[in-house]
Amino acid sequence: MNEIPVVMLMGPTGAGKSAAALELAREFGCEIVNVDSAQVYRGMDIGTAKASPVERQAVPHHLLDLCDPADAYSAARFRADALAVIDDIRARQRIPLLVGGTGLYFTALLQGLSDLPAADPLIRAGLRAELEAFGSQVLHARLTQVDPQTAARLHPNDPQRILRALEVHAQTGQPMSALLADPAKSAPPFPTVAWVLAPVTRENLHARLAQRFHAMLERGFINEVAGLWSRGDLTADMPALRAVGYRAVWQYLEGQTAYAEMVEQAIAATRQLAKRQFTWFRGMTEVCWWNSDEAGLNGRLRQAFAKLL
RNA sequence: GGCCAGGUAGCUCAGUUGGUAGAGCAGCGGAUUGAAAAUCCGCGUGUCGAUGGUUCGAUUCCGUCCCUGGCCA
Repeated sequence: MNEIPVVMLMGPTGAGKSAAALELAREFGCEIVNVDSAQVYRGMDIGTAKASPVERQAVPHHLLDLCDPADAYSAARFRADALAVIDDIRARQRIPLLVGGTGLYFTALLQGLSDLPAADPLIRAGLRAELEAFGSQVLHARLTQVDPQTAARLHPNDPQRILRALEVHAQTGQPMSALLADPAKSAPPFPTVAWVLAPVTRENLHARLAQRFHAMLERGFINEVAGLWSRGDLTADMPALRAVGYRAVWQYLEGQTAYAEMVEQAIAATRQLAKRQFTWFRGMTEVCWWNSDEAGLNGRLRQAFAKLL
């Protein structure tokens, strides 16, 4: 295999990754690989700012629309899917350009994941029922019995991680901490370049995020969510429907919030997402940061990209 | 113009029987291993509308003024 690099373009929502990626892809013959945990869901297009059909015709896009909103995608599935599609793209002598804002997915690809069992819907449903009945503190106390090391690391109010640790123990009979200590993680078998595209200050980004949500509303975002809502089999606690914007509109459709309140909640949730993305990317090593507000950025990105080849 | 109710954190409000104040939301920082656009943790000084007065001491009591909302003319 030759040394075709895999270029990763990461950044907070609204920083302009997609536009920059399209430009680079056209210029250098890249194929875009989605690294966004919400864009994998079918029928969630407007609210996830998914690439349009026209854009997808101009540049091949991968790992979009993989999953029905009733099902749960995962970091492990992403890693497997991404490795396969990257292999395929490189075999055709094209350059994979990974674009998105899901830090965990980038890390799963760059550092690998420990050898843990996949989620088990039955076990998970049982644990969730117990969570409803007893609360997360009780489950945390139980985790202390079977996996004190993980319990010490997790806050008693963090049900999602407590449940996962109990689930892993139920499936394997071993504490999750033991499995995580096992060095099964691995670096990817290809050269990588990681870029973060992000503004230096938050102010402009916040203004843009508000604008963008209003634009989504004008493009029929409410109808998109109403379509999912009227299916009847989807519920608010499914991972897909917890996505920024979708959750707020869902509550609005159920009559729990007024319109103006919904808009405010959706925009605030988007800002909070961007903040968490900043935190994740700041913690990554060996990434090159690009100021997304800087004039002439695209030219500089092109130059830097050309040097990689 | 008169009467009433308000003016306290970016927003909505609580409170101080007089000793300069605290919640929710927002914001900021952090964590992050098969749900991650998720889940969770931490961070609260602000001329308490303005100005006089009473007082050892006023955001709190009194006077005047300004602003907002409502009712009456």
